Amino acid sequence: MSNLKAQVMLVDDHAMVRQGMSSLINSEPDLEVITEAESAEQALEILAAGQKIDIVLLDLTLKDVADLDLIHKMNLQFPDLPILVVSMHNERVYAERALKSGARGYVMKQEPGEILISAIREVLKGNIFLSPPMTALFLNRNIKRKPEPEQLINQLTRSEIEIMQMIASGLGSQEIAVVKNRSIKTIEAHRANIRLKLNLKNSADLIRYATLKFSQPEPAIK
Amino acid sequence: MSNLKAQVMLVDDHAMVRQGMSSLINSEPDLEVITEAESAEQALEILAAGQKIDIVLLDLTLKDVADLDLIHKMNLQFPDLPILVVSMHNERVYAERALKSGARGYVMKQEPGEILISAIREVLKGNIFLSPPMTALFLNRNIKRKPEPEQLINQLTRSEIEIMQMIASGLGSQEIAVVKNRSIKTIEAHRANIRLKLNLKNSADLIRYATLKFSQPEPAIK
DNA sequence: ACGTTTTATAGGGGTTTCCCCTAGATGCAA
DNA sequence: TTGCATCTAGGGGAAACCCCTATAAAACGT
Repeated sequence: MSNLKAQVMLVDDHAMVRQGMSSLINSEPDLEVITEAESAEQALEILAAGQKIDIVLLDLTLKDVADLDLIHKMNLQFPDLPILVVSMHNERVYAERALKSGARGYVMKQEPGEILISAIREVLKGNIFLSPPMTALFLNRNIKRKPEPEQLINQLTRSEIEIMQMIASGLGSQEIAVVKNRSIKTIEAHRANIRLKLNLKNSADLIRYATLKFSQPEPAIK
Repeated sequence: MSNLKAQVMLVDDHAMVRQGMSSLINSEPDLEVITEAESAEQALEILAAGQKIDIVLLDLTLKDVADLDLIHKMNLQFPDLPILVVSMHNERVYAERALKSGARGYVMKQEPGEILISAIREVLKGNIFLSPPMTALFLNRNIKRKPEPEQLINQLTRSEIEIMQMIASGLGSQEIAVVKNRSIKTIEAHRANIRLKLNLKNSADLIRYATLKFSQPEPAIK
């Protein structure tokens, strides 16, 4: 049963590269190159034809520059199909863009074969694959920064922050008034004060600000 | 010259732990524990006194629960001072929060000492330090997602998307009407249709949705 | 300890927006 | 060609917004 092996699709415009990667991949017991494409169009056609595929290995340098676009398209049309980018270009330049476009990993061609294989397995498991140094860089940028907004937010009082969080979570003034057991006039006054402090000219601005700065992804501590 | 060694400050309320970590750190040629604190207040005082410090090692479980708050405060007052959290708690629970509060790394106490040392070096270099599995988790969450929103957004027509973008950029219905040279009633009708399609129950919901999904941070790819 | 400022509370009232309804025109697809 | 979605827009009541004022409590400064 070929279904036991993960079905790999190769997209690369160099036949030799495809051949090399194929033999590398096919020598693994759990992986199998089931189809190849040498252009973006061909790749999309094959996918559209309904070919059952578990992962796409995509060379970032096809003829034109539309590679990132291809990732994007694939992702829109086949959101569950993971894409692992294999590129000869330095990851520092392209990895982030590739990931933002929807790729699930990035491997440089100069890496040894085992790296590619383990990257494939990671991505198949649902994880993102990046080289360790690249990962560090990426974490750096994604966590750092938020110096100045804090200063503005620090101008808000406890209740004001509370109200902002409630606004961010979708409550209207009336609802907040009920929850906090206060007059709606009180809530409106708070909102007015917040608008003053943060220089927001109307309620829509307020909602947008609250949404951007006070949405809480996680449940809260303790 | 002691300046050749990186100056480390230890914050932990257990003297024994401090001692153990001190000897571990001081046996490295490039690191030196220069000061210790056993409470948040003490730590802040020392920092405020102008003591020259290159990195803070912070135990996440001081007496009270205000640890994350301490990180936050330190970060506000001393933005350039990196904080490495050393905790007995499982990183899965606290690491992300610690980082979001401003820490630059997270190490569990049960890790071997070399891990701590290399974490310190990483953070001193300006990098974020996290255990590999934690890093994977984190990357996953920060990049993944956008499978379904696309499908919803694809239900919107050209004008509807245009209006969403204008809403996200802070325009009200009246303003949009003027810009697009249409009756405000037309804009309102569009908004009603969008609300229907996206299942948003009022205008605040609409604004929040537009803010989250239609704000354009980056210039575009090309 | 006392005066000052800020915050929390809330009402009045005019203006604007929201939001449900209806409805004609256009365009695309079956 | 006959729908079905889209774009256009009005009527009208309800709700929200946003300006104002006002008082008590809390926080702050000296």
